[in-house]
Amino acid sequence: MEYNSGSPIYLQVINELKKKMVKGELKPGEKMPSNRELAVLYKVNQNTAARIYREMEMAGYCYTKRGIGTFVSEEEYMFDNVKKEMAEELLKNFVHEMHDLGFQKGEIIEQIADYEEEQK
Amino acid sequence: MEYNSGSPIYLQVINELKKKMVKGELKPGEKMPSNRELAVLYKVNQNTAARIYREMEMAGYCYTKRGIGTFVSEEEYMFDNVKKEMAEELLKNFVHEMHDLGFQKGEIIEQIADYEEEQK
Amino acid sequence: MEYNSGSPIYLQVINELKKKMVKGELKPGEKMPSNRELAVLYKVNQNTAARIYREMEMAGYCYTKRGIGTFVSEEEYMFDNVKKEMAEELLKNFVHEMHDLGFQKGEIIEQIADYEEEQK
Amino acid sequence: MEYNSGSPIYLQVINELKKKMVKGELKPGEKMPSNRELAVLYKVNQNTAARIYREMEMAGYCYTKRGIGTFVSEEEYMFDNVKKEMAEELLKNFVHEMHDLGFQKGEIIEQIADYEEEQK
DNA sequence: GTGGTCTAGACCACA
DNA sequence: GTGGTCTAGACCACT
Repeated sequence: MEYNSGSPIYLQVINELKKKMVKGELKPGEKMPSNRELAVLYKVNQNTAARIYREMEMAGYCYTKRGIGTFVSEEEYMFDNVKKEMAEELLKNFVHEMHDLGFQKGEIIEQIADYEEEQK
Repeated sequence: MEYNSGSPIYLQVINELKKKMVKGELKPGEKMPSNRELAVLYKVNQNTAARIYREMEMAGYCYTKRGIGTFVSEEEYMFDNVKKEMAEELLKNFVHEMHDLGFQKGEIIEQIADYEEEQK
Repeated sequence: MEYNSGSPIYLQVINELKKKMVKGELKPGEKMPSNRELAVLYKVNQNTAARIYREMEMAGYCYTKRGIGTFVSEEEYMFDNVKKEMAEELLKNFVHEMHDLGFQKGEIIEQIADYEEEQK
Repeated sequence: MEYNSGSPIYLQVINELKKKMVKGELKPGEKMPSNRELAVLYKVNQNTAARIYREMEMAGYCYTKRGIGTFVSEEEYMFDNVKKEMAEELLKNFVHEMHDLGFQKGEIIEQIADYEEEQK
């Protein structure tokens, strides 16, 4: 993983983890990597790893059992919401930037349809 | 303007200027801001401003008359190409990230259609 | 090295480096001096050294591995072309200046033959 | 005229004037431009113009009649020598740089013959 | 005023 | 250690 985006690394890692939850690579109730493992996996300082879990726990994405580990939240409905939120975020930015380039609303759908077509 | 992304400032400004050209806010043959003005406009050092124009000139987006100023390229066809390229770039990233979130091809178009609908 | 000519230092150094490539003193794939070394070697600022390599890379004379170094391009055929181009440039200027002095085409060859003879 | 070469402007102008003498554009005994005229012609300060004639006179290329003007030297043989000297200077530099590029003695004549051929 | 070059010194990410 | 970027401040030539 590369940390380009200028936003703090811990936010970038949180985003990656959220994606994994959304995609089901991290399933509800599943044990997440330990602080130390996370630090190694993402080439991050342990303090940063700790902060990542702290923030995610506060947001409800996971919970911690002291001495045992950190686990993916079992509130399944949450991940659907997260997926929607993240998708909307992407979508909003994308549409905004396309408008910024001078594309009208209809054109954007055309473009994307064309692109999907090409990929087939 | 804010400089969030990890890419170098000079590239971000180049991108902004390219957008302006694509959108017709900077018209072919038109005088662009002087180095010093650009530096102020984008809160950038004069050297960075100079580099921006130097790189854009090398890429064919503008040309320079010493002692006079920097001017938008008069090769009009170029800007259509640029618009297409920039749109494809945005599109590619967007689709990739949506796939990364677990959305299938068809779903993406639905989402975007829904979003456009909401905006009306 | 002295910087007499009116052309910018970075161009003069680029020319020197191109000569070294053409003459085989810098071989394809070989590591070139680091930015900092180049700066010392040619008594130039590090920024200027960086610019030299940046421009040479854009022209295809070398390539860069971040954190590792700058290397002579491995496109061997290129250096033959460069040699020809540089020779033609010298030749064109020389002939032009000799004509300017009033020498006719044939005379120039005589002169140069005489000179070569002297040197033996 | 452009003053690129980094050498002092007065030397560059002297060189131009010597060329004109060698080519017969300034003939022995002919009146040369006044200081003021020279200053205008070569976009040079009058002091510089004065220095140019002073140095040329010291070298024997011209002589001054007070109150009348500056005249091209009448020693005709001199210009043949000058022509030879300037040609040798050009030639020496040219051959040196070609050697520097890796060309052997014989090759240089070939090259120049080829070039003259092309021009026909 | 314009663009172009150069230096000095700093900080970053990569390895 | 490497290359890459950025700033600050200076000087030049051209107009």
